[in-house]
Amino acid sequence: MRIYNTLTGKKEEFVPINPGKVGMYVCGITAYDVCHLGHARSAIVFDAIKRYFRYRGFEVKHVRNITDIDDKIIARAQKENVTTEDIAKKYTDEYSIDMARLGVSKADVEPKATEYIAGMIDVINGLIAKGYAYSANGDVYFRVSRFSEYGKLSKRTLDEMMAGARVEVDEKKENPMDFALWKASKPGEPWWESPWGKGRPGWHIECTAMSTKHLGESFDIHGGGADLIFPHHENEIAQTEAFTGKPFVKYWLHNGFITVDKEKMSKSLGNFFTIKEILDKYDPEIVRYFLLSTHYRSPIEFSDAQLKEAEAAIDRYYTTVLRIEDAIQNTEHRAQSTEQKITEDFGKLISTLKEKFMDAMNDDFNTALALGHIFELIRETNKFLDSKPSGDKAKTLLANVKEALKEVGGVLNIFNRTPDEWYRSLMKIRNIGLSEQDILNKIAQRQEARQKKDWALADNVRKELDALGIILEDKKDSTRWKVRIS
RNA sequence: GGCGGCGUACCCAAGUGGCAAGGGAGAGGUCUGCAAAACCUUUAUCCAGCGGUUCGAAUCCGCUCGCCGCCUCCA
Repeated sequence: MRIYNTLTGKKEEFVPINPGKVGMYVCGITAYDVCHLGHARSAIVFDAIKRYFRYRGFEVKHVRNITDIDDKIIARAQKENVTTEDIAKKYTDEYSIDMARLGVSKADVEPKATEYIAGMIDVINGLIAKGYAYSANGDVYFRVSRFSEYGKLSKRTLDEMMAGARVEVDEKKENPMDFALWKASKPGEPWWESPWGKGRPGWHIECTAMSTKHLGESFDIHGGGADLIFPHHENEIAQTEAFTGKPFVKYWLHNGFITVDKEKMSKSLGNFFTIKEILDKYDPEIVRYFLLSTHYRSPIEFSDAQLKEAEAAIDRYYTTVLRIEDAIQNTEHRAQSTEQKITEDFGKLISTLKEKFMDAMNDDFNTALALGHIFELIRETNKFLDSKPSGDKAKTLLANVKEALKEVGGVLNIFNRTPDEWYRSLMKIRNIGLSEQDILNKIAQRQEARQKKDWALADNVRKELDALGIILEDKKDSTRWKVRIS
């Protein structure tokens, strides 16, 4: 497996620190507001990465933190006149709901910053003892000039950072680039007792305390959005390596942004869509597919048109599954079968899918390419179905292809429902004012008309349903309904 | 100002040295009572532009243009 490492700026062969095991820490959220699609991207991308590692037999320990104490949480709590715990709890719960709806698996450990204050204080004490940090009026700062490798992740030097500096000069800091490990609490703010007085942790220190606690002082993968490279991850490296004297993380992975009109989707620009808003209009599988159809490091432009395309692609998959199922049912048991050559070729294609899928994923988790391979096989499957396959051999192959598609789709956590479930979900989201039974009644009515060759009546039923977004597909001796994709 | 990234068909998108995946949209066809789905053909002699390296480049190097990101909280 080759993985792009932000630290080295290159794709590198993945060699875990402990053979067969992967320690993985991904920055979660600060619980001060509902999540938008950008948060979904990070979560989904790293969820797919984790699933792929497991698929390949690695034992993965995944840690995803929740920041439940921070300036923004305090500000929000004050504004709403509630406690910071209330705010953090509310948005942590919202986050969990969003993630569950998106099909993002839970991390093995989901630590909250406030539960690790003691550990953070230990680290800060250690840093002060080693001369990497200093206290000033109840604050504690990391002395960046002491850490010679500061800037190695974000690829810039202290001098360069100072040059373009938009940093506020703070009297208490020795150097404007020094960052807070501990902040003295102001009146009315939550606080914890510490050697430096009542205060609360700075943002970066929690990740050091929690990641090393659960994954050890050195671990394999640390991920997050590209906007965390600086200062967050840079600072994590500085404080952790200064403290432990060991390399912190072997592979740093960062996902690209979601853009709207080419601009980064962000809170401050106000050009964001919340996960809830999106899921009101689109099935979660569509969102996952959309986010995985572009390589995780590239920017991805958000638009309705894009989501509709994703919807069409998924529908193509489920439509093919329907065809496969119909064919399996209608294929009679017979040793004698379709042309040898056709079945042989098709059998080969099925067996290469997993290989191609893994090749794609092995190359820095190229989910877009992997999806391409899946759709190539879908086309070939449809072609095979068009050849009107018959016999036991063909039947087996069709069962195999269905299984293979499901297996690789499962790694990305897509294509994991039945076509019926897919259409029911679409029907629900679109608020089509019909029950499934209503539709079946209409189909029966139309079927009767068709038997009498009353084409006008039959077509009217079709039109009626079409107006509601339901389309009918006539098979040999049955009719199936689907939700129209457009 | 510093650092980094991107620019592939009508749209999305993979491809980082050897004849340009995949999806959507369009056109024509096969199939169908009509449809839909599916399949077939078709849409980039070419990968922002210019120059260079090479037997050979979308892929490497240089320059130009355009877009974006980080340098402040940010997935």
